[in-house]
Amino acid sequence: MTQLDECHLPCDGMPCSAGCQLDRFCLGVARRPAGGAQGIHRTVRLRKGQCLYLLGDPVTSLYAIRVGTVKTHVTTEDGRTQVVGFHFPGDLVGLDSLAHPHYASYATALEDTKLCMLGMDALRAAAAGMPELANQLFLALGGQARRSRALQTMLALMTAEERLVTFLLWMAEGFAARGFSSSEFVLRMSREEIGSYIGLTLETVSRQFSRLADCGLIRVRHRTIALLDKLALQAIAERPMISAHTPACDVQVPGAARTIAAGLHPARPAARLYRSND
Amino acid sequence: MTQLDECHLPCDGMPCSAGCQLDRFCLGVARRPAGGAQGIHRTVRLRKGQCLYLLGDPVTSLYAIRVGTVKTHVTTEDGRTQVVGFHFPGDLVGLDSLAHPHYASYATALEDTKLCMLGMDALRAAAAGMPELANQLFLALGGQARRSRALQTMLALMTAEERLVTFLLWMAEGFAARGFSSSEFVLRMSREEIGSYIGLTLETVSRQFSRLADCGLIRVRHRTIALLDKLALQAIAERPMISAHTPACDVQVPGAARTIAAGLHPARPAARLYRSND
DNA sequence: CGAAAGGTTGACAATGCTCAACAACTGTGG
DNA sequence: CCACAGTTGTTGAGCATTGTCAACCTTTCG
Repeated sequence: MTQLDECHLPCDGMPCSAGCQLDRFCLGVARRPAGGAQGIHRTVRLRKGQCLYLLGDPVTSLYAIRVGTVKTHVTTEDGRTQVVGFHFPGDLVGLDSLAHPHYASYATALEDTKLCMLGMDALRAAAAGMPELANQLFLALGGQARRSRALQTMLALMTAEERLVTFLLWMAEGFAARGFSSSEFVLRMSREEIGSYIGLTLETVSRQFSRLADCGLIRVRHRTIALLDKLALQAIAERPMISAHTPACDVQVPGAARTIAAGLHPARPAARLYRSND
Repeated sequence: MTQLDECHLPCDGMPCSAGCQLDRFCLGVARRPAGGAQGIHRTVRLRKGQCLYLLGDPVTSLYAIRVGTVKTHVTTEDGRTQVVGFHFPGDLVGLDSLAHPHYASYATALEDTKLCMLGMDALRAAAAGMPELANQLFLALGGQARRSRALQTMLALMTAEERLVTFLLWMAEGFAARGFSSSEFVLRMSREEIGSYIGLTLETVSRQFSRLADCGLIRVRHRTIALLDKLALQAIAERPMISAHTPACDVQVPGAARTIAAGLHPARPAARLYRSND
């Protein structure tokens, strides 16, 4: 883990009230009309592979991503790691540690990344006086809870194919919510990181990519993915899925048609959910 | 699902300020010195199998369990269900829906259960004026986030044996935190529900129970479980586990010795975490 | 250009699922 | 109090999805 050496880079010290476009959170802290809110948050820049914070660090601040991608992950003593979250522009990083003294994960930049650092003390103080901000934080926490639950359901129920398709649709949703194409995008994470996130090995991820491409459902070139038949993909993903996945950006994606595209799955086990009294 | 017919039982309408022992939450709402906080929360009684709320219901209140056990679960249109959480006395139910208009899951009593109903409106109002209460809610949400992450890690990484052992240790932790024996306890949920929660079929759960019993690590009689060799069990559970699991009751369990009891696992795959640069 | 990292594919093994039968327990009614 | 039905739990046999190991290919970057 050479990247650990480069962690905790100093931010550049520049208050970003002017340039920051994170409406929701700057709203409360930076755009506060008058005086005291100065220096509450600054811009932090990370280069690919650098860490934002380490597991166990005292929780000093929350970070809002302006540009770039961040993964949060945990590690065993023997150096193995598991990705527990991917975070994109507009997302808050460190949310799960809000109420705790120490960060519960590592946060590492997957590409060059710019973030707003929101000091916890200032944030807490601001939130105390501003129910609106507190509410935003609750919303963000609630959103994360839902995503976490969706992942829990996915890991418990879905096959490799369903997991990867669901993952791709989540990515597409996220890109759409941020104004990018949802049918063609570049993943910032490796196969290994995807697999770690959705509970598969990198080989299985690679194989599923190939299989979906063979079926004509997606096109894969390196990390550039094109979703060619989104309806069919949704049909695959939605079979075992239940509760709606709320996109990271709190943008409600209009529910697409739920076409049932059966017969696409070369080999798939029966559903693993259990039947209640029926 | 006959139980659905019986859902939404009326609470008995009795304010529980006097008898309620949920220090942490009643603290903010009920024990408020003077006037206006009347009727903010009432006692609700559920009989085994009854629902507290349904997925999609408008979020009207939060519930704190006084006695009994509750599961939260989600369901597909075709009647299959997945358990997403078990909740014990002192836990808050409905937390994940705090910031949302509709409940994200069903909540069903696993046994006769008594709860405090905390109206959302009142709660919100109270929290606005009382940073202490808001902080408690953040803590509870944060705690849930951590448990959810622990589950995520478990589902992504662990074998059947490791999952069941981890589950049992979580249960033991919970019982210990509530002042009960952590080495012998009665599970309130079926094998099917356990399996649904930890991502296994009921048969696999049953087999793992038998296997652990054969190894002399636990004793199983129906739903009564005795943990006979907790150190060995912890050794099994902690191998792939990383971040500490925070018990539901916010009680820090003293870290037990990390004995490595190898050679106990008849058949077990190599670790599924990926190795970073080592 | 060459090395290192990342990605693909194949062969094989095994964990855990499916199907199935049976056993134990619970509770209800005669 | 017993019997019976229904629910819950146990165990077995077979199979397949997915992990492991391994070789090879591709891309990136110094």
